[in-house]
Amino acid sequence: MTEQQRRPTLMDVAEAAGVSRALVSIVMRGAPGAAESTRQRVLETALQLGYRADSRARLLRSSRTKLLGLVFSSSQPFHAEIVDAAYAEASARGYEIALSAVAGGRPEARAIETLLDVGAEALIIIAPTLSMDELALHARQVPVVSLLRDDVGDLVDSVSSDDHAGISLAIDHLLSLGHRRIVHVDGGTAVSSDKRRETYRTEMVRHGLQPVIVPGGPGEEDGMGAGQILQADLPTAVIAFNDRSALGIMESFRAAGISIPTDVSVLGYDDSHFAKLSYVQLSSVSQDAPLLAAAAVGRAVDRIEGSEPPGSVVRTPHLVLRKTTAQLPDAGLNSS
Amino acid sequence: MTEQQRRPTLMDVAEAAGVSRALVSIVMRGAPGAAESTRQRVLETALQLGYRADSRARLLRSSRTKLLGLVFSSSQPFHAEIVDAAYAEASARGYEIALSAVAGGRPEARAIETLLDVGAEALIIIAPTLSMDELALHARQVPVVSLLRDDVGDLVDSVSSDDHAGISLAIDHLLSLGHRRIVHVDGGTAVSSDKRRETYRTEMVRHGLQPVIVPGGPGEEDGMGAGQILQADLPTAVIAFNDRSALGIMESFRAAGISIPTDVSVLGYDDSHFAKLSYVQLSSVSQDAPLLAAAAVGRAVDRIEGSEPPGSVVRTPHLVLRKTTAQLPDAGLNSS
DNA sequence: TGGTCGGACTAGAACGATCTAGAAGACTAT
DNA sequence: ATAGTCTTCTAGATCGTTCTAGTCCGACCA
Repeated sequence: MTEQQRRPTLMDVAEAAGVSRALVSIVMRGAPGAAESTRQRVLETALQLGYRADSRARLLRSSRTKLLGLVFSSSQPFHAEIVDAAYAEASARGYEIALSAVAGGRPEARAIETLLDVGAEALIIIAPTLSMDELALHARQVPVVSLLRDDVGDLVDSVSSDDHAGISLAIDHLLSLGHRRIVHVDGGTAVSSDKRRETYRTEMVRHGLQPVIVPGGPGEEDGMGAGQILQADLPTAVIAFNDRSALGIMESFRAAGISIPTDVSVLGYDDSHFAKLSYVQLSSVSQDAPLLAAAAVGRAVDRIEGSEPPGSVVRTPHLVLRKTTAQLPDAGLNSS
Repeated sequence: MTEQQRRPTLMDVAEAAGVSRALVSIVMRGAPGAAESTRQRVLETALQLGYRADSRARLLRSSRTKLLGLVFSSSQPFHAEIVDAAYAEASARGYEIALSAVAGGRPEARAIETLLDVGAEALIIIAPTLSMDELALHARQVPVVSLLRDDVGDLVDSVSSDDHAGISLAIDHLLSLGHRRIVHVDGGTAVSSDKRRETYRTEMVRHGLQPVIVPGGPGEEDGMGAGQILQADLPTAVIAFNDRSALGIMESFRAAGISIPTDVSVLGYDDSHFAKLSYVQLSSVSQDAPLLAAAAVGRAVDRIEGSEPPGSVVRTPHLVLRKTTAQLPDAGLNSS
């Protein structure tokens, strides 16, 4: 049923309109060099035949593909937000986005290859896990922009959020509420976990406070585990590696009858969907995904079009205060 | 800096290896017709030059693109699971997947066009929102498979989960635990909300019970709202439209001091990531995303390769029992 | 009158692969 | 020796575009 009829080509339109292929091409891409009257006629016949340019042939000929390759991880809700924003920014800049997911059994390298195969002019990789060398290798072929990771060598662009500023913001906020026993639950092996942990450590020391780091991870379960540990010697405030971890921590506290923020303040990171839920109302450090995405796309386009050298863009995150942090009642008593 | 040198072509490899382009082509795609010794030599020089076939040219020539277009919604975590599984199944079948997201400001129609432009041989659309007519229009050009929606006319394939069976399963399970006052919190305008609601209604009646439907929606907040309403006259069991809604319901109960499953049993739908969290442990109806994805990909490939007529595949969901449903202590007393 | 200019249009060569048809050489069968 | 068959390899057409280098023709100017 419904035998797929061959889709019409430039040639078909040209014949039907009684002109040359070249002229149809000119008309279709709105280039100058066609009389208004013929232009109309050609457009009309094209519409009638349901003509639709074959992007493969088009791209093959004109070396430009106007394609931006975007590698994301299908299991990260936060990446989805970025994808969303990237689409918008790219189309505003006159580019298309080719998506490629990293999934179970589909490593980053594979995702990248696919994108290069379809002719992406630049690569945007969200939180790349490849080594600096591997990234540099690709960067020799096309501009590569690393998103959310900045230690990528100087052949690769990076757009990231200032983790140092984010953690500092969190600590300052808690300090201003009178907290002094502030603990960090880290992200284990997750990207940017190291930087957040180290910033926490140095900032605490700088303020003359004792840093305490509880091992964690990027998921709810990791937070749960850390929460158990914390209960043995409850601090007055906790800075989690991310929102999901914070959720786990809060859940473990709740199960133990510890109330938030009365007994302990909790701060998340990412300002994700969860943080905004009415029954969570988690205060969190926002990296502002749409802005990051726009910056990454902008960077990629600039690299393609201009001959700018690679560089890095760092955006400053901001605090979104909700209901999980509160003033310490008996401020300034116990310090370590 | 690192001027992008033109990427090597078949011609370059051919010259370097001292053979014809055609032979290189044969070797590169592993076709028969080359002596083992030359094959090795060609492969080696190709590797040395960093040769990589240009998919645009390749696809232009060979009418086959071996590409499956997959349209998903970037804001749906459940879709991400499907994307994951689809990749695996497609590559097992020798196909590639081209992804296109529906996002804010990027309607489904746009996503589909992009995929057709790159030459997808079939379209898999997760929970399509287009009308039957619009879908049929595309189906005239390429096979279209609708995933998670089955009222799509008979030109379009569909792969869906049997909502009727899912709800029946849920009701039967609760009945077997002695529950009789079972309420359904529906999904509002979400896809397949209607079918689940109607099945609930008829199944309840069939068992001689009074159906009670509380309006809801697909999100946590919707569940919260429904939870408030339910508290006025607490049933012994609730079947939520999906897991996120169930989460909201449970949260509202928890806030009111109602304990689960002692005071009330709650059943979710989707068996999503959330349901599995150790502090949630939600019993849920699983649609088994990987299986659905595999079926959709399989269907698409069959349509492309064979000349099978469109049809629909329906998979039966199953119950995953965790800790939110329990035996009713005083079974069989009140029945509305 | 003739030369130059510019607008509208076209023929044919790219782009980088695949595919068809056939050539060259080695081997076997008659 | 001749014909037939395999295997290995190649020349050249082809996919549907865009690009380059024209051609044609009327208008304008000295």
